[in-house]
Amino acid sequence: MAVRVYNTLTREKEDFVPLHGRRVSMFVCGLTPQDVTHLGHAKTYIMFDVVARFLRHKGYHVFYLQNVTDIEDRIIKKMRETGRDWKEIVAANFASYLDVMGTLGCDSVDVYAYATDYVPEIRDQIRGLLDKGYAYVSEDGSVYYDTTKFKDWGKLSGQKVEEHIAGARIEVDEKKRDPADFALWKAQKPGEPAWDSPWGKGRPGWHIEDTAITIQHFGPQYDLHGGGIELAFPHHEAELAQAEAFTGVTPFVKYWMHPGMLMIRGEEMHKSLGNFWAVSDALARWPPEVLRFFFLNAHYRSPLDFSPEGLDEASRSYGRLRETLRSVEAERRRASTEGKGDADLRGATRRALEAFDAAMSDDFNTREALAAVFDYAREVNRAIGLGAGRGALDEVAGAFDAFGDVLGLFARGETGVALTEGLVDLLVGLREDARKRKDFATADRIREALGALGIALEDGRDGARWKRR
RNA sequence: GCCGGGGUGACAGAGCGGCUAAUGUGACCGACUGCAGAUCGGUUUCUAGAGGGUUCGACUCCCUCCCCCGGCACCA
Repeated sequence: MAVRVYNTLTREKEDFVPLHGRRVSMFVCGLTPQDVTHLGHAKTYIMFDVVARFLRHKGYHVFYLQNVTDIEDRIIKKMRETGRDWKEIVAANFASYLDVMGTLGCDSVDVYAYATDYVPEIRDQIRGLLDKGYAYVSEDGSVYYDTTKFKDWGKLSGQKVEEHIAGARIEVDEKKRDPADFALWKAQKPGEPAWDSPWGKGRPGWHIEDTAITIQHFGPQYDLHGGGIELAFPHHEAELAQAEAFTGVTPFVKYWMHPGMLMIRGEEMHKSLGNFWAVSDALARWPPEVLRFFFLNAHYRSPLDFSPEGLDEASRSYGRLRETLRSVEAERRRASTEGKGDADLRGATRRALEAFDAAMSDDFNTREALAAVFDYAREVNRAIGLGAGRGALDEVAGAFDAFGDVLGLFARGETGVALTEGLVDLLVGLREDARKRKDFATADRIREALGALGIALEDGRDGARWKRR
């Protein structure tokens, strides 16, 4: 089935047709590593991980690029607050970002591009914009983009300039010619990190790094640009204006995707509101797959309300699917070649794969896709009740592998060490009871069975100890 | 003020101009069961913020109003 994507630029679902055959260039706004990674990040990046996974699953060759804003106002602010070097702040926070995203199973990014590695490209682009008359230098050595020169200003977000300024809460910087203009290059202030430029020492503006990075990697046009909805304006609008003015090529990006915000009990997540959830805090309470399931069990463009109760419910829901998987694995070990429910089960598998593909192809509707998986799980459970054969069950396992490949769920072999140890302790305890009853047949049976699993028992004066061989 | 997105059954949350409003959670009943759990079957929602309109027919399209959320240009 053909993939359709909701494009913010046109506000419609469109057929997904990459610019160059099966090759897809995909760019997602990465984070500014100024603080710990929070659940809002997790929501966005899990979604784009699934987008990349699904497109690859459909046979596209996806190059997934993510930037890292390693110099920005908030990092400088953090530097002032903590006295630490900006590089240290970035390195520490980015390392923990990679760590938690890895735990969450996000492994689809091909390249992380640091803004400060692209200063030469940024300078070239600013020079180009100045040459073409889309930018001007202010007296302090900053460079601004002249939004009045770009006729399509506002086309991504639908903003109208005049009304905008009227309602803006922010005071206008008087170095700008027009209140709508934005900085391409910010002149250095005392104590700030800075790079050389023809306009004096300074650093890149917030928006220019992304266009410098993508033009460097993808050229003047690429397929998919993603980022949280809060970035659509002004950030993405500015990117579009920079790139199209600089290259003269339209459209800069073919499909713009904007996932909705994460809310905490109906409020925006904010440290000042005391409702801030670091991903690591959530991971201490729920398994990574449950968190993934929680985010994917919603539509990506809708705002998602987070609450511990909601996570607990997700945990129960996902447990239902894991339960089915577990009984499939158990049945496969003991099923005979053919079973009574096979015909129905095979049909259900085929339908489930189709329904899953149809849902995912419709703008990556993970919620619908999961609904199809739940339907399927019920049919699988029913078939197992009737008695399913190994061949049909192998197909079930294959289908779940396919779903898991796209969603990053249903991982096999989740051997909880704590669980294993608890089980062995339990068996050893039961064996102790048996020995006390002088039921040595049972005691020996347990010792031998554990021995066959590679666990050695050693009886001592103060009870039995066990170890792995 | 302007731009964008929403208001769906006990709760969470999808889709669709007409087929039982998906799916999950919860509750209840039944089957299975020594007990429990899991699983299966069923019940629980006949209603979609409010009011108009279009239509043979709207939760789904249009209009008005109410409410909620995000953004409004380097900045809570």
